[in-house]
Amino acid sequence: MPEKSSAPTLNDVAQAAGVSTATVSRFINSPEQLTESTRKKVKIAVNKLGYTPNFGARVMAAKRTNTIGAIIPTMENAIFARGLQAFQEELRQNGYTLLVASSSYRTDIEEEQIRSLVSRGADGLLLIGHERAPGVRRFLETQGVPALVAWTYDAAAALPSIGFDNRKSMRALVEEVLKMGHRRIGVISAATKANDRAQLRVLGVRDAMAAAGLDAENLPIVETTYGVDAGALAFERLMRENEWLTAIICGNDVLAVGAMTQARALGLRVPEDVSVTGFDDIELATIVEPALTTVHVPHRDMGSKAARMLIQIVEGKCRGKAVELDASIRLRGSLAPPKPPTGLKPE
Amino acid sequence: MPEKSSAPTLNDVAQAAGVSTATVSRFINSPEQLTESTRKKVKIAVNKLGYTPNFGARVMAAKRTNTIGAIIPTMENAIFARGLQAFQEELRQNGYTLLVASSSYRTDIEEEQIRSLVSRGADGLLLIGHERAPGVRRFLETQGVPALVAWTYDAAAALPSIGFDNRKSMRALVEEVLKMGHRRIGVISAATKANDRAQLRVLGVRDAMAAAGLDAENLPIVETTYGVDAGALAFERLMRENEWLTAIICGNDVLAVGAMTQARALGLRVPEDVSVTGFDDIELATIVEPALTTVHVPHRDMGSKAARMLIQIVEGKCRGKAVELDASIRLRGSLAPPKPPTGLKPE
DNA sequence: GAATCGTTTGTAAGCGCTTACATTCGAATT
DNA sequence: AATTCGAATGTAAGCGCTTACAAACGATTC
Repeated sequence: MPEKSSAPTLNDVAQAAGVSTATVSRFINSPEQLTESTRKKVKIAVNKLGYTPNFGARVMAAKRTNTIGAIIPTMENAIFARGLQAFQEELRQNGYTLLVASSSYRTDIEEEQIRSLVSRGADGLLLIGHERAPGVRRFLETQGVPALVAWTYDAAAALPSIGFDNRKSMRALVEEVLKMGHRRIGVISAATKANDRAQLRVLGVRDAMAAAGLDAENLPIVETTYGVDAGALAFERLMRENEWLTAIICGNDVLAVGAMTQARALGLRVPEDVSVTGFDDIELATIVEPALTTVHVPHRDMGSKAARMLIQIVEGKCRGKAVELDASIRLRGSLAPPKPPTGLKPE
Repeated sequence: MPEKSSAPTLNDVAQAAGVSTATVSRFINSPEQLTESTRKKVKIAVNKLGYTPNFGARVMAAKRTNTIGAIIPTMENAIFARGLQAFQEELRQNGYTLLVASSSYRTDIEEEQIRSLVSRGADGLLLIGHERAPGVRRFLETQGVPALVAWTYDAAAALPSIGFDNRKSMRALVEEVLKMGHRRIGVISAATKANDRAQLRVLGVRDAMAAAGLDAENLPIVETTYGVDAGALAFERLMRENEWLTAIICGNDVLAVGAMTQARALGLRVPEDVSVTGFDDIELATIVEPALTTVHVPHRDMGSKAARMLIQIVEGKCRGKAVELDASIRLRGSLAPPKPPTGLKPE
């Protein structure tokens, strides 16, 4: 087996420069301590050998990594990508490096990734949502690694969180829908298993219905995976299995766009024949025709705030708390009053 | 300062289980070597203490990390996200962990991230495009870390690559546009600085024009940042500064959608008044109205193939080579023949 | 010129883990 | 019961780095 000629070490540099390893280490970590002349000697040696400190050894000796880990359900979803980018930019400015892993919406993989990042020395973790494998919290505690939950707000949860109130926001949106006169409402939701955001959004719909005296129990609802196509299929099924629906509330914008596409394919006009709403307010929401009524989520703001807060926690400058960000309703073309029923008025 | 009670070590577990550290190490790495009874003892101790191996120490002692690093220009871009997700899934199946960092399209940050990932022990690296800071290649060589370039194909480049031929694909697309009868063509390109994909795509346009005997030198072209809004602004400027343009070739789908949106805002119909094309064939391309004519890129396929190839290289089973994937043209509604000029026919 | 003192540099002890090698153990065999 | 031998376990030497402490060095001062 061809041994890969091992990378230069501190020791190699020290020899080449004719100084001790301690001096080289100082050159890396606090060059101002060195004389101009030694500094130059070491610099030359470092450059000549192309030396880079071995992170593992460094961490082991020094105990801090300046690394933050983040585990998101998927990278394919524009929603997380956006906030994460902001998160990473903020971290970078503060001298931290971000390590990202994804869980594919599976709690078992998430746990695996958490362990992986922690053993890699992450000083802190960013997680999405409160629902996860049991034992994870205890693990984080014994490892002494703080974690912050984002994309959802829950003052009662064990871990600190930063985000918006999914339930309340959805309720507010549905109240707008009801105010327009809609009474027969259907829901397309993302898979609610192990996804508290999806669960909360559905609850928000029920809250609004119940408050308006409607039947929140028998809410027509289809659960599906993430994707435009999935949204389209779900829409078709929802309309086939339920008559008279005048408004479709979707768990996110992508599903909503799928629903709108399919509506058109079925010869239904949006919003004249059926209204559609989304959640997240991704860029797509304003590109489609008609533009999507949705809940606006401050992704980038959430990302950078999360970074600042997590750094504070990691550096022991504050204990985590729950921070709620506003998620406001964006009323746009995809929502309009239902047309007066031409046939039998229900009830 | 409240000392964070340090995490349990191999030694702690060994003591708790009443065995040697070597035994605990074996429990972690090759449990089949242990007696059923010792295995049980150790297991109990591990669980009780919530032990997780320290990655740094482990790497230092064992030399292999089973980690692959990837540095992409941005996470916000659906294009990379898609392929990267596939990349990571494939890695996971082969027992590798993916570490992602982003460079914000800046070569200096990319270099920093490369160093960071290498010092973290990445066994191999996935990079985007061939253009990067000088010295990086030498650095990777002295560190003995192999790298694979994706999202572009270049048999002549120093690093192995997997992707498609941006130039050839764009040329093919523009040839279709010319075949339809368009002669006055404008280009909206992503920033070409430090982005060989963008450069190559522009070259592809020029190739096609030159081959058709058109003036490739004075090609109307606007360079802009990534984003729908940016595309819209660029479209406006392009149309303002150049008359008679009948087709706008965009460097990617997002810019193309921005252009289409703006066209509509300016009262131009697509494709009747102006044709628009994109590149990448992201989901958005089929959602907009009319659907976008574009170049289809096999993102997921590229991602998983890249993973397999990089693993091969890392494990010494093959030397890297350049692999070209097909990127095919998707003709859709946004491209149509130009309407016969009502005014003066140029020339 | 000797004593003093702040600076720069060197020495060496770990950090938590893997693993070559040594040791011990427990059948199986004689 | 003595011998043998493979399997299970223990011992201890690093891996590359940081850092407390010691040593050496100049520059001042007396």
